[in-house]
Amino acid sequence: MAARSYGQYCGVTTAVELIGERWALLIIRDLLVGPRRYTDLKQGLPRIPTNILSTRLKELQQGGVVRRVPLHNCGLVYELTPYGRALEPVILELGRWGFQTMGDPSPDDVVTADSLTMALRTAFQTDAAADAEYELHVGDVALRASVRGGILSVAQLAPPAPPVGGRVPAGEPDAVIVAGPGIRRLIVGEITPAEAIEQDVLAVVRGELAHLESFAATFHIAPLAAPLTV
Amino acid sequence: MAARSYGQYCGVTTAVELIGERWALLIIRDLLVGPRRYTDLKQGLPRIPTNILSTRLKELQQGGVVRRVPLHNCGLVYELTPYGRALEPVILELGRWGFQTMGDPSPDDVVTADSLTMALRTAFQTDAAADAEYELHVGDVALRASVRGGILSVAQLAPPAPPVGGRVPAGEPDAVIVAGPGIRRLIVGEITPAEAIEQDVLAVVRGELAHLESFAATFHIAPLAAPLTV
DNA sequence: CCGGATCCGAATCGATACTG
DNA sequence: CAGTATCGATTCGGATCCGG
Repeated sequence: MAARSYGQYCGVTTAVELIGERWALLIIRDLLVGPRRYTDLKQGLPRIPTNILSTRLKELQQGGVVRRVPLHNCGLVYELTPYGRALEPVILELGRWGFQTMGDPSPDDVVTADSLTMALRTAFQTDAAADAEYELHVGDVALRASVRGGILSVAQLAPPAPPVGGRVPAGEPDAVIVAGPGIRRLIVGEITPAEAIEQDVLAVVRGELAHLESFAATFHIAPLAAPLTV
Repeated sequence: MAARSYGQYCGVTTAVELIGERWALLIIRDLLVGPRRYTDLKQGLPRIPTNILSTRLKELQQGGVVRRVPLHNCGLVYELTPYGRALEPVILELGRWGFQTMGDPSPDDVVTADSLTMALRTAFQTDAAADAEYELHVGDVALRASVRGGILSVAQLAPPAPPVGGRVPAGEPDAVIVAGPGIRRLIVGEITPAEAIEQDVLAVVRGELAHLESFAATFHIAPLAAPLTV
């Protein structure tokens, strides 16, 4: 059908024609966390109209970004192709940029597990990361972030039920951090860990307070790189 | 007015709300080359409706990405704020990604001076770059790319008139390369410099052929980083 | 020419309802 | 679970027009 073209022979233009439609990048953001079913995507993107979701998935498949994989038991998942996974640096850069000017959330803004997972990946500072296990709660999203040998991995925890026999990562976390959206101010360095606790932005409900320092060093986004030439 | 919100508190979402509308990223791409007047932007984006251009510029100003600067003589230009300039890594990553799957151009696709300038910046490999001056022609766009001490700077040459007294960068270029859109295949390594000449993808009309080798080493985009885990 | 504003038909998006 | 179908609300695109 030859999508509405920008009429230019250029990499940026080509990219924007493939992934520039409304909602597309957010679908990709969630798929960067892992393969997802249609319903998972719908839940992770609460405001997306279902017809748009299915249209985007079709377009992204046609563009070679997303693949549709039937599950052996039943059902199916969508996953990124290698080409789609190559968008990770783009999403990370975009997230880093957006993180800087995010103000406070609107009353009806939500934090989803996938968006928080990608935010942690965005903020992850390999060089400053000491081995540790953090459990992070924001709203009703619960994550387990493991740093091992400079590698970050994030697992999503089911919030309501206590871990009956579920696949909770082995071992106790070094710290359990319960935060509100104001945790953003810690990540960008607007406030120190001490101030964060003082101002009730977050609480360390288990583990030593010192781990919050390493958390803040591990997950950090510079406020705005001073331009070399202004 | 509270732009149509995605309803999430997330960096990617925030970014996409600011710069995700149609044409916005292309306006930013062109402004990354330098300040531009309304008319310049319209020429560099031949298919943009004028109302969309003015709407986007207003939105980008309100978002703190673009600034409107009156010129002392008369007229005015739009330029990126420091915050807007911080989008350069995003555009570069996006351009790199898009460059990989760009097929051949549609018959009515154009190559603009600003898009080619940004494409060179995208492909620039600091580590492999030897000092040199290249003059590059693609379609009727003519550029002078100077590499000095690992720093790339690109100047746009006015194509039709011979340099009467214009501000042509001092000195002769080491090589003058006249290419078609197939130069993309050289940049992504689909063909070697020798093959490029053989297949009439481009011609070195002045300077030694050897400079084409260093050109290809200086401007290169890897076909697709092999994913660590497939 | 520069820097837009206005008008209008066409395409897209969003919300809800419905289906195999 | 995995989508279609429908329909009103927006947005986009193309053309024209206007004040300096």
